[in-house]
Amino acid sequence: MNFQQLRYVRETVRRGLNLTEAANALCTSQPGVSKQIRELENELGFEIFVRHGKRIASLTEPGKAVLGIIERVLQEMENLKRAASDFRDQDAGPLTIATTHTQARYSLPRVVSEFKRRYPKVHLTMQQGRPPQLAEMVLAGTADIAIATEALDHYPGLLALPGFSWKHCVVVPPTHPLNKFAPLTLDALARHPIVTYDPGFAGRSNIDAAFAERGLAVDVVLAAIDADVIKTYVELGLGVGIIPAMAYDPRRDPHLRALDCSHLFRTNTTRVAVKRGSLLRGYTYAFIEIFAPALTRKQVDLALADESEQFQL
Amino acid sequence: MNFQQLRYVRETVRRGLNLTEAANALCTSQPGVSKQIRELENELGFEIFVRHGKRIASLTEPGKAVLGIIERVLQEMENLKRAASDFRDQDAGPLTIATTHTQARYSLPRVVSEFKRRYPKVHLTMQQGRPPQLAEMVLAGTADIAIATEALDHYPGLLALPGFSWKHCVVVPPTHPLNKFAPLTLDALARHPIVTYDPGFAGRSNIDAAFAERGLAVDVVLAAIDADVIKTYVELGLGVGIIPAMAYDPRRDPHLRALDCSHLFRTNTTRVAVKRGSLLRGYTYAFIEIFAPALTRKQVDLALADESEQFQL
DNA sequence: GACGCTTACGTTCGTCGTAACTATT
DNA sequence: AATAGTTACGACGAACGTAAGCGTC
Repeated sequence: MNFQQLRYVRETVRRGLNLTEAANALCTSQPGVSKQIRELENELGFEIFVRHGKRIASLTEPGKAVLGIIERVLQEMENLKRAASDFRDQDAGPLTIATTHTQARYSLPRVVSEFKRRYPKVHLTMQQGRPPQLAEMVLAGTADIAIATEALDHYPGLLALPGFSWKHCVVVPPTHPLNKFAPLTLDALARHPIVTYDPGFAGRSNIDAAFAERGLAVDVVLAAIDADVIKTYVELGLGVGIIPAMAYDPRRDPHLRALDCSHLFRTNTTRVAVKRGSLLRGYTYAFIEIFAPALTRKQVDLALADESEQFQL
Repeated sequence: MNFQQLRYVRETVRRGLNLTEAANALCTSQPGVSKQIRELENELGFEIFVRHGKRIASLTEPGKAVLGIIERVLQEMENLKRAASDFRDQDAGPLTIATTHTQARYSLPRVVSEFKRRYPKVHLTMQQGRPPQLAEMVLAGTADIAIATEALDHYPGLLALPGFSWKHCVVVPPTHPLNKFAPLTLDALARHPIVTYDPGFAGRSNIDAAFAERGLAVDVVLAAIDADVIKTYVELGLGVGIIPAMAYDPRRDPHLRALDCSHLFRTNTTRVAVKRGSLLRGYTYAFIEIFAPALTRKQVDLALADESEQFQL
């Protein structure tokens, strides 16, 4: 029994029980993977995979149980290597942030530049995706932390901590009739075509909820995954935009007016998520703290320690 | 980086930083251990051990940190093997109980015989020792569970669950003056020489506490580690015995009389301890449940899950 | 017939044990 | 002088990649 065998099993499962793909992902030969897995099964005394002839069809019951333990072993190995890197050079190494366009574009620039100033030797990578993808990246170890407003708190394998709160704002062209309509109401909004985020992005859930509670049907004529696209189409007169307030800047967006709608939609909370049981490098804590000063290393460790208790903002 | 290297490091630490002993314990050559550890250090990029010339003196700071992770990795490996055994044959395998003489002699016989009847294929081993030794055995993985009245709940690495409660009783020869002295008082007891357990055994702490609270000095003329020795010397007239009530049997002990002292000493709780983070075989749960029917598999798992909460009797 | 897992085989690399060496106490 | 750790070396075995074989879909 060795680490290779465990890694092979994990990768095979991750690649949809396809040995060939697993072998490619691990940069090794496919027969090698096959043989090592058979040897592990042999040593354990039962088969991990259900085979139909020569095809791998599914996991056996013992296989499922054993897989969980295997993932924990490999997680700890990962932690060991990370701890070692941390001791070798506290301030150098890789850091991968998985986030949405909105965060990358509007909330993270100041964080990243401050972080880069403090940790110039860290190799920072940003990955974009939908919130569930971001969560999967962190779970798979492809990314160290995920930052998004939606979905992150639905994964038991993740610890999602509240980073900051924000409100939506409504954006319209300067000549739009809603400009004279203050204070804004949901009913007034619902009378216009809406341009906003795709479901599953940046507080879209709170928008839908607000209209649904009032029994209003909304005409979303365009759903985008980033505020820049939304603003562009609002400028073209396609409809009324609903975007995070932080995405409106009067200087950069001279062709738009922002209308206060803080009373219409619930406050959104952007969260930062890390994988439970994974060791964080010193500079990863630092990044989180720059992002949300309340999330000190101590706070994060505390939240990681008691799994049951949820951190309250 | 491989398992061997990690095992070598752990064993070296356990054996007091002595490579030779570690090599013996692991049934391998000492140069092999030396080389593997050096290679691990090389791969990690720092030294785990502080060396004075060629002697290993202590652990480096990174070494201490890394050791914790190493122990977790190996623990999970251990769990993997155990899970595999469990799947291969649910009802066969080893089970090592670390306990004190008193438990082995008076509370466990019925448990063991019932367990043996239900799981004839399990190879049961009993280890005796002082409570702290029992705790260490479980922590080191030498024993699966520890059963004792003292000390087990002082180890953060262990989960100590209350098994059953019991009271002391006083034993005297049939002609002893205390036979006519009812109800018994601490002051009356303190006027006689006492024969009882060694400190650190079977509720001795509660005995000492009771006398200390009343400001009484006790003359313990003989301190033994088992009730049989105590009873023998009480029969010889050496003094008054204080033993667990369960250790007195009127048929087996015709030369002794038992006196009620349940009002004098606090109730004792015998605990069963398992290592946190270790996987228990199915029959291990069964043993615990036979020992204390309230400790079902569900209860034990629950207690293992939330580390913070202490199980209340 | 294409894809995917297994078997076979030769090379390479890593691991282990013995023996000799060196440093510490 | 004895104990403890490192270096050196040779033998064995494990792991890998290539190539061929065989079952499914």
